[in-house]
Amino acid sequence: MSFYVTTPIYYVNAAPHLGHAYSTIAADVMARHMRQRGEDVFFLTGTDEHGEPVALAAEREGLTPQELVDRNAPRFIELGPKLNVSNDFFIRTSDPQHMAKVQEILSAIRDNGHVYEGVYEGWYCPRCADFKTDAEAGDDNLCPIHATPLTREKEDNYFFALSAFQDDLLELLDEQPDFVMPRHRYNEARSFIESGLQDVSLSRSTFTWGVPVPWDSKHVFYVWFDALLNYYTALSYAKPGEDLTKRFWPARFHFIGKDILKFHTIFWPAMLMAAGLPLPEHVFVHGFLLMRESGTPGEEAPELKKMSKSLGNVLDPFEIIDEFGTDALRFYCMRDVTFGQDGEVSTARFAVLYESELANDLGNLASRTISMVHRYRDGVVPDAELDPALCAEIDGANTEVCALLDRADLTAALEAIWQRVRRLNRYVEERAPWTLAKDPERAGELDTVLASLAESLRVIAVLLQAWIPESSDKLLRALGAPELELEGARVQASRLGAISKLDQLFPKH
RNA sequence: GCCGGAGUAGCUCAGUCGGUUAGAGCAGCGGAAUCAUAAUCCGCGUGUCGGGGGUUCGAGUCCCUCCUCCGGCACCA
Repeated sequence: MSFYVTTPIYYVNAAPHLGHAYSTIAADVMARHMRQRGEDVFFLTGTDEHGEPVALAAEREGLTPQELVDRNAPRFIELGPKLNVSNDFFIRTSDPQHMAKVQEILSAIRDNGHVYEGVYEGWYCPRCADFKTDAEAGDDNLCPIHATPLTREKEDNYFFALSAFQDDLLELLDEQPDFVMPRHRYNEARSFIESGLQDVSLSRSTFTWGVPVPWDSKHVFYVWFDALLNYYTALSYAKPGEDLTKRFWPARFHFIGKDILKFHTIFWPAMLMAAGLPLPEHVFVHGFLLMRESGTPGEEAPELKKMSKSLGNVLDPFEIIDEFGTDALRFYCMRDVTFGQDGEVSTARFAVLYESELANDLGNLASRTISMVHRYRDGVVPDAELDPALCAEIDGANTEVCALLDRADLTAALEAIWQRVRRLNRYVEERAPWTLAKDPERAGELDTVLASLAESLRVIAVLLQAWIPESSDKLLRALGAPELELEGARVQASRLGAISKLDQLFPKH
């Protein structure tokens, strides 16, 4: 089966931060896991490069928009290797192939009768050179930024007849209740549609940095229509000489943040319907990582805020990676915040989880297991009967993880694995190999305990590969069993032999 | 204002169709063990399950009501 997963494409104006890393890590966990299952996986991420904000920023810096995006895009491209993500392609919406495809599809949407010429009218701030929403304008019609009076302005636009898709979209949600996940986001999308859809502007004519409207050179497409199509266009040129569209479209999962729900759960399926293209299976809306503002001593209750560079309260993903490694960041993001909900993150919580779970639970489990095999059996895992009770408990993890990841429950799946990590530490205490080692008559028991532990550890490492690939690989190499297929992630599926020593997986700081 | 979600142990949360003494992790206290990154394991909870009312043999779980917090209610990408 093919499995196509995407991250949002990141607006190239901003610097990469933890929020970008979070979406990308989550999608990578899914992609890696599905590859382990033997699925035909395609994993896409990229940058959104058009629109007025880029044009204005470029002007301020005395650059062309293309120069600006060419300067900024590498920051996001470099994020991939830093996070050890396995994306198959990186799309930039300024790619000429993307732009041509956008023109092709939006022309088809027009040919299908879903585009018309109209006038957009709204409150306009001459100093912002931009329209304001009614909510922003408020009762007194003042610019929220400049506090100066707004004027009523009109602009010629092409419109997308979104309102015509209201019933179709409701039907989609009826028939595919997991089109939008998790449930509370589904409700949000649904109530938005039920409140009544309006047609939306499809083009802009007040600036030129965008995909030109092929039938009217004075216009460029509104950046969202250009951006959303990346998920579809990328497949047509990601692999030189081959069109992957048939093989991978429709996407299985779009992972997005809750801030862009409306575009992905309403505009996007409506566009695809208008173009006559199949719809993605799931849009999974994840939450935000929140940070408590520091530096306010005293009793004053700290406030939770969405992380943002401008607030100066960033848990810097790059600092974490430099100090603790990529896996530590990946693990923390998936472990401390339930995927699909908002959650608080902090450097203090990171330190707690790094030490208690990565170093103490897993790192030490690997260390004590491998060390005992060396100490008691000269580094060779005994070819012995495995403990059937333990095997049953460890084996359960595989199917559990698969079922949970089918619905993108990345946090629960990781928890299911961690229960087994804890179980193995308990097993060591229950069987006390150091006691068995003192009694030659119990050598067979010791063989069973050591073999069961080593094999279980291997299974855990295979399962964990999606979350912490680097550490998993190290561990599997030490065990002399580098295979990653989930098929083999069952105890007794392999017989381990000689194993090597292992450096500390998660050194303490 | 309208719609939706949430309120369970000091902290973060799990509790499936209503059904035995309401659970986990972390933190805290006490203990055991020594294979291991002084890492692990065991034991210890008088929790008004936000308040009140109702349905039921039985409610954290269903209904009503009130309180508190959060999110959405469209052209900012």
